[in-house]
Amino acid sequence: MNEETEPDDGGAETPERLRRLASRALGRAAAQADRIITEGLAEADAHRWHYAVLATLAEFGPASQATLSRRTGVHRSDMVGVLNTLAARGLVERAPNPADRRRNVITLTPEGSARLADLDALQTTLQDRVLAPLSPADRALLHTLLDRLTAHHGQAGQPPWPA
Amino acid sequence: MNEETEPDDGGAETPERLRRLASRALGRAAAQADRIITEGLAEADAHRWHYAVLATLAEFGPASQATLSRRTGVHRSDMVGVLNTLAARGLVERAPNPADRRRNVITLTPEGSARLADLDALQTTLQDRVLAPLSPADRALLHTLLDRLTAHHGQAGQPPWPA
DNA sequence: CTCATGTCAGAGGCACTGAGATTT
DNA sequence: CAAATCTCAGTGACTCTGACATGA
Repeated sequence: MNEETEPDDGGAETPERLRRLASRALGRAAAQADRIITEGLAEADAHRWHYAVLATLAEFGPASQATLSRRTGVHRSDMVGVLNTLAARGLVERAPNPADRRRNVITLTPEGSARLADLDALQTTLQDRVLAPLSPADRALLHTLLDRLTAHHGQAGQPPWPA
Repeated sequence: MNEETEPDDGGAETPERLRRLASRALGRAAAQADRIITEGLAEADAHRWHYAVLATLAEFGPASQATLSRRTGVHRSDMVGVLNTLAARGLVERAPNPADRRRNVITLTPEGSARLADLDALQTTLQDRVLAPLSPADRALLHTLLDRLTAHHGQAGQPPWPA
């Protein structure tokens, strides 16, 4: 069962059984990517959720908080705080919807649009850092493989993740 | 900037900018894999960390908690609780190390070995479920791409993740 | 009545920090 | 002295639940 020569301590090699796990390879890669992105955005005083919301508003136009939540994957409950800070910085505007007074209409301000442009550039840098060891072809390959995974499991059971 | 036809609400399509992010594709795939593994192990009353520790003991033999921590990626602080439950179930034995009385010697019991065999079979099922939409060749491809990512960033800054 | 929305308060799981006691 | 080990208490980020009031 364990024909090893180390009765107690030794190095920090990873067991084969763990190295074989696809979930582990995925989790580690994702965790490292997440760190790069989170720390990179933090240096620009930004957050993954902020980028997600700004990008969504830019591409689909004004929307309610619930719709933003569905489009970004940010939970309804957390969207409140995200929009609080974005609105406090003047990057979005939160106005009541006269047609349906339960809803707010969230609109991207010119400042928000400018901010998004900055964050777009930053994201390009950061994503490039994440994928640094891969060729363009390998990057595309990885992306499609990952998308096939999430598409399959996404059948039933919607995904989180706004990053 | 946003020439959209929806003044307020609409579907839940994902913006292009977000779909392009490699970190997002990674994070979503990893999150879904994590759920499958966590829930699958939970049905067998197990945990990712338990499997990691049992597998490490089986492959490298008895070791101290600190060494187990390095080999599995489970944090030293959390290793205490993991070993508490494993020991309470008789799957490992925790004995003081006479040669270095700071350390414990953690040993896999026969029951632990049997339990590991069960969990190995379960892991095979679960990993297969995670990778369901991919052919064997694509699975290997994905795995090597992910390993290249973590190996590159793993240069400086060791990874967590015991799953 | 039912359903969606915005808001809040908080739980639960996880990685991690900090510190203390012991021993090398 | 410094450094490693084991342990515990607790923090912080994140996802998600549950509830409530408002209104369609």
